Amino acid sequence: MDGRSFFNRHTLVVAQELLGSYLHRRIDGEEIIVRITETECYRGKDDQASHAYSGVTPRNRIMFGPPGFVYVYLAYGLHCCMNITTEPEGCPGAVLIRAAKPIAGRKLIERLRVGAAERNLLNGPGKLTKGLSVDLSFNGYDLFGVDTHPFSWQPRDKSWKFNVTKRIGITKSVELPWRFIIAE
DNA sequence: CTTATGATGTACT
DNA sequence: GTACATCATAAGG
Repeated sequence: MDGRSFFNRHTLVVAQELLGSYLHRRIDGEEIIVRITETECYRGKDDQASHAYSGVTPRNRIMFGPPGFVYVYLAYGLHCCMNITTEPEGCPGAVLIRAAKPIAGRKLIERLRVGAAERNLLNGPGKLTKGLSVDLSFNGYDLFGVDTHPFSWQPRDKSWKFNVTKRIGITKSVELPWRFIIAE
């Protein structure tokens, strides 16, 4: 299966299989590699917590586009959060990347996360974008497009045991068990 | 460890 | 005007 096909599936499946996969980020010749450890699924009309619940808007349009694109938004006026789109074009869906583990480029991550303790480097959606230097300019970026130099994705090499919980920080559709975390 | 709270920008109603 | 898909702090146990 190629990368695009991986994301061109039901968002719940993608969110689970994203656990253990890798994000590569290259900045000025330095490379960061992280392993995704926590994700959340966001969909459309069946998900009141989703930005896409009420249809297309200027902010959420990437969620309605083709799979394998980066959707970044500003949360609480302070923090960027990063998603990867799923499902065929026209069908909204995205997986929020909530946390990851540094695999390579730890020095650079630490420089981007001055003052953060080791275990707090990438353990939240806002911290993750800060540690990977991902901001709103990445909104709409194609992970499988012509330019994969600054950012790319690599599938996991094995499956991981994971826990399922309710999603964090939302006030609607709170009962849906759509958060997935690699078990220690 | 826990809970509480202020900071902050913008999309949307 | 309101509501946030959050984080870093501070204070209490």
